[in-house]
Amino acid sequence: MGISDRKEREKTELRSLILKAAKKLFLEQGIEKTSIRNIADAIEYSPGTIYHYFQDKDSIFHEIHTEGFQELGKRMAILHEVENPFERLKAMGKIYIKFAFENTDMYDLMFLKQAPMDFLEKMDCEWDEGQATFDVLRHTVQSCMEQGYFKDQELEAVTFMVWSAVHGMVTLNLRHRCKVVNAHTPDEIVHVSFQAFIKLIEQQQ
Amino acid sequence: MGISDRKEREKTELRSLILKAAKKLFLEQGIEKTSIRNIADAIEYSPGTIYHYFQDKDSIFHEIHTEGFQELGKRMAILHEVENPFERLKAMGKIYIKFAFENTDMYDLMFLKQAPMDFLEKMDCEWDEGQATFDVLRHTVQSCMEQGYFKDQELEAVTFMVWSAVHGMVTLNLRHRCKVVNAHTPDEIVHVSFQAFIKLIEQQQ
DNA sequence: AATATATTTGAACACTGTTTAATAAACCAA
DNA sequence: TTGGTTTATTAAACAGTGTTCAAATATATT
Repeated sequence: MGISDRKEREKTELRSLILKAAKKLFLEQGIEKTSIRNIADAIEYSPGTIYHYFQDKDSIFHEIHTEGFQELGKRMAILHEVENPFERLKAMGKIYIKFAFENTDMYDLMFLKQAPMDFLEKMDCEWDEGQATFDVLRHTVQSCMEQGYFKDQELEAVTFMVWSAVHGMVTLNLRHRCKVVNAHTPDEIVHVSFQAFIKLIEQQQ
Repeated sequence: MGISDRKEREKTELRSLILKAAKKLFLEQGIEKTSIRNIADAIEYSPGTIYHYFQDKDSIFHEIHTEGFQELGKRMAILHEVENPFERLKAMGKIYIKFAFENTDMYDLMFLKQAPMDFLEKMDCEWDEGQATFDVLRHTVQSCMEQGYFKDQELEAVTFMVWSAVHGMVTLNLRHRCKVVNAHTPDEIVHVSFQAFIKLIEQQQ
């Protein structure tokens, strides 16, 4: 069945060509300015062709969002080297913030944009990417609790709180709501308030 | 000058008629589905007329965003009755979360959407609405610090951290990222993690 | 009444995501 | 090689978007 194999290969090739062009345009100009016609132009196909490989725009951006989680996962991998749970939690926060700063549009797509969630809703799928990342955080928080951090607190609540705090800092910056802060630039305030958050947890000990 | 007075009056009347229709449509269907043509239809004028009263769509939604801050301000007003600073901080968080839950699209516009910030950028204006709200929070945090909370922390960093934590919880819920949490519904987790955050601050004392 | 000003309009421009009928290409069996 | 079938690709169309602008209408002033 070598022929149908090649056909299959050609099909996935054009599919990934579309995806590659979409990602390039997306990283250059964001989701709103990346239109189906732009993507079609970039790969020199008609707009209609794209709908033979993807059911809609949301599905394309869901796949790009997944690539974002792969990149974040890669960066998180070094955390295995950090033995101390609380040090690991701190390092995790720093990696998360660094990722957000260096991939603003990607972070936006992963944690703010409707598109990937709309796709999951339509397909009746779970948010596996978010789930896996949250699981890693939960595990680290649990280890911290076993060492006496977050005394008398509930694991799930603390984990979500930690995520929320960092996500909040990052998104207020991303969406230009940090102008109201004195004495710090928008980029600075994210870092100093993260340190303040860490200090708050540490001082409990 | 009675005639020009009446003309002035009529002009502001149509202006606020546009605004009223825009707000109604916005609260019913969100910003994306509220088009200039929708608004024009609702008030039975042509689309072009709207551009004699507003320079663009962003300016309309900046004004609606301001109304949102007025509503939030009204709700915050009862905080004057809460003497204890930390109780006031807790109450403030609860009001903020309640507002976000009861006015999801408005919260989105106020703290997430690009439109009002794009308008301020174009007009070279300050974000007065956000500034005023942040000032109230800063003042409350300062009072808390004077009572021994947030020991050895910087005021600005702590204030932004508190805002970020609550904003993070609210927006992760708003943008449907809470599915990953176990044992709690998306709505529940916001409340329990807020309690966890309060506990974290309290336990320092 | 004629002129000047202000307001309103509808059409146009350049876009958007998506669907579809028609066409072209590739494949397979006789 | 031919004929039939499947697959891939396209252009055009649909219904929408924000915005601009010349022209038409309405109002006010001289």
